[in-house]
Amino acid sequence: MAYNDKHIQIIETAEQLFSTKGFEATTVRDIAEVAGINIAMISYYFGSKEKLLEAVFNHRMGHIGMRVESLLKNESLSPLQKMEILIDEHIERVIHHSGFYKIMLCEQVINKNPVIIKLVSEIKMVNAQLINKLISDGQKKGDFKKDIDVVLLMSTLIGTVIQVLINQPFYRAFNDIKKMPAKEFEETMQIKLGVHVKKIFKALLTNEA
Amino acid sequence: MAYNDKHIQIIETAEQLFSTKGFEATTVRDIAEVAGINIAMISYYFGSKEKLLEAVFNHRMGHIGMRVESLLKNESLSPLQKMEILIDEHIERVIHHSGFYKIMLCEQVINKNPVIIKLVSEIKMVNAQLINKLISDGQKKGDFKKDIDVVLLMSTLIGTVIQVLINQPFYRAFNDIKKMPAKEFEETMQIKLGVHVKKIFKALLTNEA
DNA sequence: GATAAATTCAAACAAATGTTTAATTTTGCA
DNA sequence: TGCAAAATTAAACATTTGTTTGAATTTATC
Repeated sequence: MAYNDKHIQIIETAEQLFSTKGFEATTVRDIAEVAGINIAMISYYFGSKEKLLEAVFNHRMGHIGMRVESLLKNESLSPLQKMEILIDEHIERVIHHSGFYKIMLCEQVINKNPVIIKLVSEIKMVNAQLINKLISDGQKKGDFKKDIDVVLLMSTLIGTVIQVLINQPFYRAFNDIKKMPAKEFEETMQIKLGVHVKKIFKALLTNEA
Repeated sequence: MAYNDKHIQIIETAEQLFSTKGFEATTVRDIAEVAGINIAMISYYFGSKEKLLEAVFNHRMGHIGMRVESLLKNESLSPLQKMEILIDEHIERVIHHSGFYKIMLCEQVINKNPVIIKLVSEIKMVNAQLINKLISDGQKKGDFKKDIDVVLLMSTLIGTVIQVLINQPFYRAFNDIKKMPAKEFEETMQIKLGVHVKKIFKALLTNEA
C-alpha cells in the first residue's frame, strides 16, 4: 500500500505518540488531536488503530533494513571495514528514528500482533543471513575468527544501542552533564557509541590484539 | 510496605500478565481471573492498578540490585573476576525473572510513572557507582585500561542480555533449533551468553590480547 | 457548472475500562 | 460463644475506549 501525504502525517503523529505513551495508552482521540484531524479519519484511512500501528511499521521498515547487499559486493573494503559501516549506519538510524525503535522494542516484548511479528522477524532473518555471509567472507580471508555467533553479535549491537538511547537521562545524570544541549549530547553520544561498539566487534571478530 | 502471601500471589500474577500483554492491555479483570480472586480485591489491597504495578517493582527490586558491595570487599578475587561474577549474576537474574525485566524495559521506554522512574534510576545509579569503584580498583592495580565509560559498559551488558531474551524465537529459527526443549535451550543460552559478554568485557577492560 | 466520488465532520454506538459500594462471609480474639 | 475487624463478593458506577453512522462539505472529472 502506498501512503499519501495525509497518511504519512497521521502515521508520523501516531509514531510519536506511540513511542512516548505506548500503543495501548495512546487513544485515537490523542492522535486525531495532535494531527489536527477528525477521529473518524483514522478508521477511514487505516481501518483501525491496530492497522495504523502496522502502517507505522510498514512506513519505517524500508529504512531500517541494514543495507548489507551493496556493501557485500564492494571489493575495495575489508570485511571489518564493512562491519564498521554497518555499525555506524545502525547507530545513525536508531538515533534518527528513536521513536520507532522504541515502539519496535516494546512490540517485540509484547509479541502479540502477527503482522508486526512477521515484519520484524523477516528483516532480522535477512540481516542475520547477510551479516553471516559477511563474516564468512572475513573468515575465508583469514581476517575473522572461527565460531562466531551472529545472533549474539547482533544482540550486542542492537541491545547496546537501544539501551544507550533509553539510558540517556541516566547517562547525563551519572556524568553530570544534565544541561548539555540535546544536539550536542546526541552528536557526542553517536561518536562514543560508535567507537565503543566497533571496539567490541573488532575484539569479537578479529585475531588482532 | 510488607506484602503477605495474598499480596504476593496477586503481584506475581500481575507480573506475568503485564510482561506478556503489557501493562495497559492487561485489565484488572484479567488479573483477578488468573489469580482466582474478585476484581475488587485489587483496589482493596493495592489501591489501584497503577499502584499494583509499583508493587510489582517494589517486590522485585530487592532481587535485581547487583550485589556489588560484598564483592568489592572480597580481596581474594581480581577485579576482572569480580566483574565476571557480576556478569554471570546479572544473566542469571534476567533469565530467572525475565517477565519482570521485560516490564522494566517497557516502563523505561514509556518513562511515565514517577515512582518507577525513581526506583529504576536509583538502582542504576548505585550499581553504576559501585561498578565505577570496581573499575577504579582494577585501574589502580594496572589490570584495567584507563578511560572506561561505565554507562556504555553497563548498556552493553544489560542491552545484550535483554536483547537475547527478546530474540529467543529468532535465535532458534536462525540456528534451526526450533524443537530444542525450553530448559535445554535456556541452559545453553545462559552459558553462551556468559562467555560472550565476558569476552567483551575482557576486551574492553583489560590490556591483554 | 453539473455530478459523482472522496473527504470531513459531529454525534452516537456498544463495549470495556478502573474503581466504588454496600451487603455478606470469614477470621481473629476475648 | 460473641463480636468486631478483615476479607470477599456481586453489582453498579461513571468514564473512556475504538468504531460507525449519516449528513455535510470538498475535490475531481467531464
